[in-house]
Amino acid sequence: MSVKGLTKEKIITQAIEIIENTGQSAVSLHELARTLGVKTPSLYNHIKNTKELQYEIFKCAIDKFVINQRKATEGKTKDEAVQAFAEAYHAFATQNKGLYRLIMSIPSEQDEMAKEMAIPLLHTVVEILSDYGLTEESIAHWQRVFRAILHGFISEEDLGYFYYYKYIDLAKSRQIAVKCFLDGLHAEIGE
Amino acid sequence: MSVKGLTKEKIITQAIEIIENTGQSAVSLHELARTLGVKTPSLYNHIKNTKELQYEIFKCAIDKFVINQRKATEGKTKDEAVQAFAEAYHAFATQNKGLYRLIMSIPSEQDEMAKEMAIPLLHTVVEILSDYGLTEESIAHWQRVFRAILHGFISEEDLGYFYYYKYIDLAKSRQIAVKCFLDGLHAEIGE
DNA sequence: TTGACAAACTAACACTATTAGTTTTATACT
DNA sequence: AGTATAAAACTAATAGTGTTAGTTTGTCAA
Repeated sequence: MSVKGLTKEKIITQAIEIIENTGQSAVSLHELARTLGVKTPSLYNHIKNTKELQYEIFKCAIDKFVINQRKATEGKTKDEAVQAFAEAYHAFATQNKGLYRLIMSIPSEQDEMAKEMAIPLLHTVVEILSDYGLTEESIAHWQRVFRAILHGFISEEDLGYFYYYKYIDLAKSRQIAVKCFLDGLHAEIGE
Repeated sequence: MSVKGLTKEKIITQAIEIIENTGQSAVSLHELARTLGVKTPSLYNHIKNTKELQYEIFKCAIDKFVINQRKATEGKTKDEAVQAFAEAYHAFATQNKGLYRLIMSIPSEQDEMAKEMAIPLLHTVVEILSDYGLTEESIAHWQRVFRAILHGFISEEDLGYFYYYKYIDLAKSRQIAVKCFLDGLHAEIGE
């Protein structure tokens, strides 16, 4: 009966689709198997366990994210690039909620594997900061500041912690944050 | 045999202790019951479900957090208060990892209840920004920026995303971020 | 045609939370 | 003191996770 021809790729693709649709950072193997027309344990013929599946999806998510960011900033430099990066970052996180959540839930301090995989993401930030002629150390610091702002915003927004003043424009808050960051950066390089 | 005398308070206290010890944002009812010397279903005589338990712990966590922040900033104003707030925030998050994670995982956009409970936390930030004589709208924006930075830092750090340049001092990155924020704030009020 | 391997399956286990129904224990009243 | 009642413990069971072992099925190559 097996017209199935299940593969690792099909599983990953399906998992990503479900994650995208639900906005959750994970799928249950049951749901995954069900939508693939197969019984749950059959998945184990193609994947080792949920951890491995997570890794695979994580890899795809990082890829998508990196592509998204590069596309948004290509041809741009300095402030223009930073601004475009910030906007694209927010757009990705809100339009790919499940994948973004996955990216921001997987790695943990002990997981060297995941940290390795996340490096390209980090590079996208470092790259656009390279235009400013900062020292290696300064780049390290400001890259952290930038990413903290970007993720902090998404995260707080997502958690509903920006709800209280909800009639106050969120996009403007983000712009203020990015401007604040750029001003700080300009001050660092002595404008 | 019941020398137990289990109460809701004891359950919550125990749950918090486990959360503090493990650094996880949740406890299983099994583990909770085990350490209380009772069978799992017995917990249901005192709590409705895990959701309710989460709420209760959440409430305590917010309380602890708010107390921590007030203590750190009392008697201080403006930049001094902001700086102390930032330091205390980071200290709380790293020393109470489980509780901080809980605070930053519970509320979701749809959960009005949780958002209500989190308001005191928000107030601590708004209060220290009130010293600057900003408009209501500016406070709303800058409070968001500040919290995004603070949480963004903790979160990225916790996820291991600040690992790449790990030989570069994290505390200094945080100081740069806070200074960046303060400079932005000063620019806003025309210094 | 048959032998081998991949990929599906069934059955089972361990771990979650949760509910129903039962027994125990302590308290409160006659 | 003896008994009724209610609170709080229990046991047993269910449904949902992930996972493993062992079995069947189907395909492809010798």
